[in-house]
Amino acid sequence: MKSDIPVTCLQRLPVYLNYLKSLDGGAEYISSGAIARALNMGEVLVRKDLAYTSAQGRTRVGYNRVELVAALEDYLGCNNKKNAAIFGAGGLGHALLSYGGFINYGIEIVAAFDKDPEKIGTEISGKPVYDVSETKEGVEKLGVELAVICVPATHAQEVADVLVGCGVKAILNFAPVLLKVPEDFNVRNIDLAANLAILSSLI
Amino acid sequence: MKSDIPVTCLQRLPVYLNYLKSLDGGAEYISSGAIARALNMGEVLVRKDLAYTSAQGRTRVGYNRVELVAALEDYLGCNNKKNAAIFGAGGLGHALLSYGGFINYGIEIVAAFDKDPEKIGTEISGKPVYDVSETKEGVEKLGVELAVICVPATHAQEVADVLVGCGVKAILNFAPVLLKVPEDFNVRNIDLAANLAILSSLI
DNA sequence: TAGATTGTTAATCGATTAACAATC
DNA sequence: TAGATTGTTAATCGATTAACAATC
Repeated sequence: MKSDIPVTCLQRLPVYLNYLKSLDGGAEYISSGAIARALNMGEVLVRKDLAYTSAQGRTRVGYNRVELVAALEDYLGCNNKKNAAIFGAGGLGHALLSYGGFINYGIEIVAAFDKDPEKIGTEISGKPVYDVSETKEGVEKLGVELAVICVPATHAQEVADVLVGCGVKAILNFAPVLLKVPEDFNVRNIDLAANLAILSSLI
Repeated sequence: MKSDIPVTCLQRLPVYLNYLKSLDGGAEYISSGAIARALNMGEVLVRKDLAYTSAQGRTRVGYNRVELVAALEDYLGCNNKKNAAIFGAGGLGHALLSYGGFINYGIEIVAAFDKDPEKIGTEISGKPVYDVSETKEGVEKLGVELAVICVPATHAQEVADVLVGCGVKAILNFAPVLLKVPEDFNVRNIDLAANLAILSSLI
């Protein structure tokens, strides 16, 4: 639906949102220039980005902070609850299951899936761990739309294959491997080690 | 030193590296076209990217796979061991302490720093947990060059302030807040919740 | 009113892609 | 040789920035 917004812009919206939320209790209005200075970016870019949302600035005044937060949250779908599941309940999966930040975006982690019999049937941070071989049934029953892949690279593609076939709409992939998925299927990759390596190569 | 390579290109180098490593035991040579098809990108871009490293392709043959892997590893500093430390031994910090992927890039996680007295003095995955108030001494003693911030957003800036003053050269920041650091100091931000939210907004 | 700010249109910049000569 | 592939130069595309009219 929002296929027209550049991804690079979309990625900045949460940054604005975090910043504006951090101002809670501050001034009623904030200008694009003030946001730009705080975030170290150009003010025209801020206005262009915000224009993708329903936010409306007032000339000479700026944007109503509370309204702007609401517009960003609305655009990012924070008011539109979605269920997510974690695939792979290892260290990272475990951390994500107990991470509180998703709910700010209307995302609830409802379950984990793993293949370890020791973990299956238990709960982690109050979230049930199911057998990964029951992914399809579980995803359908729970209404999972977003999947997070935290399994080893060697198993990521097979998990992804199941996921694309069972109603999941997007995958956040932590496995350092390029997943083959249909053209229109959304995947974002986060390679934790590579991110640190990139920094390392710069110093 | 490599300030001339576009960050966008630098970010693709680990992707090539992962792909080429996954081909272990395969053909001796690989062409930019083959890489491009596998990774779903343009072949000229692949050649341009690889040209930043010391890799040399042979006309009509392609790149020697083993040499190419070595060139990428060399460029990314994998043979140039660096120490990293985790700040904040919560769920995510814990996961990163036991994550094995960093060593592929020559990065060793040598310690964690936390403020919880229950954690200070213990070990997590064999890595000692120090008092965050002793960051400066610890970082200097251990020769830490890279820091990973996993503390809550409310404390991230104060941790960063200490880090920039004690010889750390770059920060990987998981706290959803923009860190104020000197111009030339390298920071990469990974907002886990925002990454999932971006996907969520696309569906 | 004068000045500050938005929103938009035009210009610039940088990254990607296309074209192609060189090579084996 | 003919054909495949690299590496480079030129063209294109998209994102950012600059300029500026509109507004209160």
